[in-house]
Amino acid sequence: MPESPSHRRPLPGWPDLRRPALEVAPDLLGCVLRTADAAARIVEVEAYEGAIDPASHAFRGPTRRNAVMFGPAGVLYVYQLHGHSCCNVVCRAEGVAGAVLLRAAEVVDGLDAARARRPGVPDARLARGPGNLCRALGIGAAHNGADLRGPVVRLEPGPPPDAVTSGPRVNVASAAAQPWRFWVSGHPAVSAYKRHAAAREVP
DNA sequence: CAAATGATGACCT
DNA sequence: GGTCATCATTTGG
Repeated sequence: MPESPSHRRPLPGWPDLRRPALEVAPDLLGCVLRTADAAARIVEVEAYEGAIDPASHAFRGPTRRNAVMFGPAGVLYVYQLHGHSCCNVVCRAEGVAGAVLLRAAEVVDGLDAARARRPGVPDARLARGPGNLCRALGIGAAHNGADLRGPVVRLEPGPPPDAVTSGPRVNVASAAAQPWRFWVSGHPAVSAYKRHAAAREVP
């Protein structure tokens, strides 16, 4: 896996999460999200900005649900949707909303724990889809606002992927033109939904 | 208090 | 390809 010349990581370790979500999102691909008993390599993400993004929970200002989106970067924003949990990495400076939704990952540690939470599911699909990703890693409402430096959840740096593709976000009618979804090209754990729609390789 | 709303997923044809 | 269970949150009366 060659080093990506376009990669921008100011520090050995994390990408700089204070940047806009649109810049942070592709840098999270390849990083590993670790919970108490499992870990997964992130392979699909979506950027959500604040006031300029009609699809963002933060578009209409702070509420009780989206409060952590307005907080400091480097924490987890977890929300419930249709009876599932979805998790985001909060970015931007404190007071400015922005987050990156983690849509899919490849379980790289704690396979037994992940399988136990996703009975009957093939390994490659354990964390495919935002709700499934949270389920596989055991992430729920209690993780909302958790610091990504642990001990509850931890974001670990990982080698950047060989190639990244971008396209429109899933199930986002408004702002459908923006290619604010990023995934590891050709990875089997990427959501099936419009997998190849309007796809474009990111340099 | 009631109703509408999804950044979903499992299952069906 | 499509339908719908399901539920916290938000918004309107």
